[in-house]
Amino acid sequence: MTKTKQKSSGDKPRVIYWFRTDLRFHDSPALKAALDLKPECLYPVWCWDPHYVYRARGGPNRWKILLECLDDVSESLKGINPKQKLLLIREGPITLLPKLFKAWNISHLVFEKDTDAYARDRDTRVQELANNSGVEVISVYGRTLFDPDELVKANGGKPTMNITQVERASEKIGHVPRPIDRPKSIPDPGKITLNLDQDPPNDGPDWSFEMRKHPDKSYSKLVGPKGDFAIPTMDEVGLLPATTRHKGGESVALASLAKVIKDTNYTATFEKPKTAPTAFEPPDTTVLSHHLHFGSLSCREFYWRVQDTVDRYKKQGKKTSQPPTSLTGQLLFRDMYFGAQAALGHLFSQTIGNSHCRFVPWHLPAKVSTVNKDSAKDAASADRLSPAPEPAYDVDSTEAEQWFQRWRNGTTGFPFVDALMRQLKTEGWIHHLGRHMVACFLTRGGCYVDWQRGAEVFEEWLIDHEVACNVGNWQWLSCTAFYSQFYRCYSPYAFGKKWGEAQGARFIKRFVPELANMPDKYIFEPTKCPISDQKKAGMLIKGDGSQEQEGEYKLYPKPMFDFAERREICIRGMKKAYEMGLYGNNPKVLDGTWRELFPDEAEGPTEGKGGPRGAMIENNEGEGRFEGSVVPKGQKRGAGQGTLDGMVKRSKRN
DNA sequence: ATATGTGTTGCAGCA
DNA sequence: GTGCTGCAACACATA
Repeated sequence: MTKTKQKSSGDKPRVIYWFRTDLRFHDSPALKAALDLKPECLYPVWCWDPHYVYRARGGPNRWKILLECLDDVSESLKGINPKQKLLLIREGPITLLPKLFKAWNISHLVFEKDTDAYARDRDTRVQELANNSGVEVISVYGRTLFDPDELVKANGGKPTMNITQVERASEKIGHVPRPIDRPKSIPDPGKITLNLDQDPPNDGPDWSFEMRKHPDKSYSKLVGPKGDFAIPTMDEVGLLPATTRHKGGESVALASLAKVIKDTNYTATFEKPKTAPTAFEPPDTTVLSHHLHFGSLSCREFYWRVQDTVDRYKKQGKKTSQPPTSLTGQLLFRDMYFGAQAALGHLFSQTIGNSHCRFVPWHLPAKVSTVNKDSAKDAASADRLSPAPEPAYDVDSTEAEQWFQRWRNGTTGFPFVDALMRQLKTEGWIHHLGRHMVACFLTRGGCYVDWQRGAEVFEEWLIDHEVACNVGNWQWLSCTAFYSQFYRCYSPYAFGKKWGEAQGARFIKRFVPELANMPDKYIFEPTKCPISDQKKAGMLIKGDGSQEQEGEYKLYPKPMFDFAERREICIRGMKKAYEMGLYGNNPKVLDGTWRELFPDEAEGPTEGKGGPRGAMIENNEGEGRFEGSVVPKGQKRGAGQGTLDGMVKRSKRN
């Protein structure tokens, strides 16, 4: 818990409780800290932060979940105290909070300590603004089993890079705290009328522009169109309707958890590698991840409900599963990624400059900017945080770009990959092992495309997107950090059959309806299906996915490459990259001279001096950071889904 | 020091 | 269904 000096006043505290990604009332240590102040009044505030609205790059599905969480919080507040509701205010916290401090004569600002690099910079700035206003700040960790900073400290100040380190470090810290009870009462808010000018959202880019049916309208008025602090609608944000069937909010989260725990056998013997990515009705895992992301479920509540069940089960003399494969083990991995993120900060989510991420000469390498990458110190001196430029990448190979777009579209011609990608896009959730399959395929086990391209697509589509976990898992699967056995490669033909060919076939047919009538034995490799049988199934394996129908037949694309061949090329490439032993912070990586170490014919953008320089840092003005380096104009991230067809059409050659 | 075992979740072939 | 092996082979901790 961190505190700053309080206003010298004998009055009872007047508190803003600033909700962020802790959208719940059960086990909220920060909320408890606020209530422990015995405040005269408590203002539950949600800042409608332009950074989140414009730069978090969430699609309609994740927005739907967020809005449901906010609704649920507001309803719970009303339930506990009819005078309360969530005060949603449409402005960024850096400009808004100081105005609120004054308007409401606030003595304390309380919030849950945040974890990702942007939020930590923001909170450093907020802390300073509060100091200037004489407002005491109380922030308490609550997002993870252990405070990530404590975890790092217990790990010798180093990022937690494997589960053994997490287990050892956590033993030093002690037990996971028991969850805190839901508050029985919450004091009234004070006077909530606000007569303030709205600072307009800053001029930064709207990274979600292409996802909107019309531009965002949510900033029309500070406290909502009707002046009632209303939670914006999907329509105000301009997004198309969500397609996911998953739901957000604390009530849903607790009900889902209860359902899991009720099945004591499932809970006590859960082994992640045995659960099926091909199960979808119902899924084979708990599907609680989006609740953990939004904080509608406390990970410590989850942990102890599971652990108590496991302990009871064990007492009955029955065999239970253990970390890392057990349910509690999954939460430990989550803490591992938060620990890596806490130690590495902004650099964690990129290769360049990252001391713990291997350098591999991937296709479509990220271009990285130095803006906002430094420290909380720089951020703290700004009035508001300057938006980072939109991620961009070099198209070193038009072929790899097509592969990437077809991967994104779910038109690779590998049915298991396509089914997973389409499930991801529609539902915002796929099984963890499904994520493994498609991530391996895009990076080290197929396309040899930069893991950051994949991470960006997941960021847009996942309802449970969590920077630390997403980035960490992409590094894991691309064998750039956390994991290194790159010769263990997922096969789009074999992997989905592991849980039964029939179940795999059902899964594929559900999400790739073109294949709905194909005999199960061909479903993973439909090119093996004789043409006559394809026609009987009402479809043809033909083309590159840009055309959906030909005459009376539906079309499903041919595989976009020979998987066995690509697998060989990728493993060879990975072996070479491992031999070089470069990490993201190596000077040769930063200045582009890494090329000299790789043979010209190596996979990836390695060839010749005229070739694109991957892995280059630009500064704010777009100049090369290192003398003599030439930074080619990066291609802007390909427009939305619709424009991809053109890209694919151009490749008609094959 | 060099060898060995282990690491959440590979695949193919076989018993 | 389950569990072995050989495949080719990485990083790291421990003996």
